[in-house]
Amino acid sequence: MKLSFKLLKTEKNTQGRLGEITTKYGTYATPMFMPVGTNATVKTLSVEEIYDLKVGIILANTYHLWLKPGEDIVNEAGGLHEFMNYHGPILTDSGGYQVFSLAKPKNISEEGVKFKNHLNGDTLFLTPEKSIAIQNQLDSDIAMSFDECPPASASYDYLKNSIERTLRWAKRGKEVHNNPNQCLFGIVQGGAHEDLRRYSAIETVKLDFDGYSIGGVANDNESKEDMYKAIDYSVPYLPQDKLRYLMGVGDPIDIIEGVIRGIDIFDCVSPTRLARHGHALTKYGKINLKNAQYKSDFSALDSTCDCYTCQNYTKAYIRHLITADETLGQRLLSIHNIRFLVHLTEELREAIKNDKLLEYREEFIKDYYGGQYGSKK
RNA sequence: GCGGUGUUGGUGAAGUGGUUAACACACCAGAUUGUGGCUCUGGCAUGCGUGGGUUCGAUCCCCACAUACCGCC
Repeated sequence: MKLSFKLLKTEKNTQGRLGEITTKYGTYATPMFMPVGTNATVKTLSVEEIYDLKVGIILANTYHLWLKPGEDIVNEAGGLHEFMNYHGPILTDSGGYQVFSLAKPKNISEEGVKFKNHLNGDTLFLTPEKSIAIQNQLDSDIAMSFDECPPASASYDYLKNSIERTLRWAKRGKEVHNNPNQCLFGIVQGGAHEDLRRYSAIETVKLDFDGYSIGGVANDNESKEDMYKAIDYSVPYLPQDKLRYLMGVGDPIDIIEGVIRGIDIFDCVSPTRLARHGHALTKYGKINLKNAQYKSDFSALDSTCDCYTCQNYTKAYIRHLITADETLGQRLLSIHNIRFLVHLTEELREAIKNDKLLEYREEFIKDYYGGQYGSKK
């Protein structure tokens, strides 16, 4: 059974949307935050812990699973869900971002991208057809088109050529996609340029995908202003009845701004990566547990949080675990940080129901930034 | 008791008669947005065992003391 989306309501004062995703595993509400599980694992967490966080879709990565263990192994296991024992919806990223982020000498041609395997230096060649074929094998619920993800600093001319090529790649990928239980999403690019985003959105929608995402944001120090522009310039051309996915975004304020602009789903490595580096997201801002001030702070990370970590452990203990490089610390913080973002989307859904999104944003900023928001990009 | 050697930041240590005492670890503080569990960026001895002396100038040379280790009686 293929995943489907239903739009339930649009907020009165903004473009905030309340929706519902139906899958064979159950029904999930949007807006939604999706944690990232690159190697078929949300780093440090068991699937039981993931269920407890009340997340819906989780991400896995085509590029990484292609290299290790290989899509044939995953397929032999019965697909990604069986392989990792996660009985919930899974979205696979196409590998386009990895080409941008970790492939050193990259060589982008019409055919595809040639680059070095980050694990052993082998020369690899990834094409739209290959990416889709791997995702078909992985049997995720949502596959992503193979796109080029240019840096925010790319020139107008470069982006113009790039979005044309990404469109041709999207078409090629769609032509070979052949998993009837899997959705395929298109990706809008175009930096912070209004005409490029419009063109990319309109042309991508013409190809008729199951959902659409906005890519190329939050890369290499792009300003928040440019990110919001990229959304604003893309969303008007996307169909109302299809899911809208803002790729890679997970800063709490960006999720709120995205929802206000009509985005349904988000993903980000930040809750788990921040956890591994000793940071916790809280109602009153991001804190660094490595700071000496938490040495004998025996309170919970966030007194308003309902997660397992906050119900059972103190800042001082978690600080000790992180300082001693114990994996339990990373795990407890991952649990908390993901729950924080999932809880944020729960509150956003409630705010949309009550047509109070803008008020919610003001209150959130007041607590999270302590009135300091706006002083930095 | 005699002789030898050493004493530099939280730690291990480099170093030189002349501007801000190398480096590493630890510590302190930042960064991290479709995840290389990688990593990056700052800060951190107003001080070179103590007290004298020589010198324009001493962490570096001289003397005494303290202290540590080694050897001998």
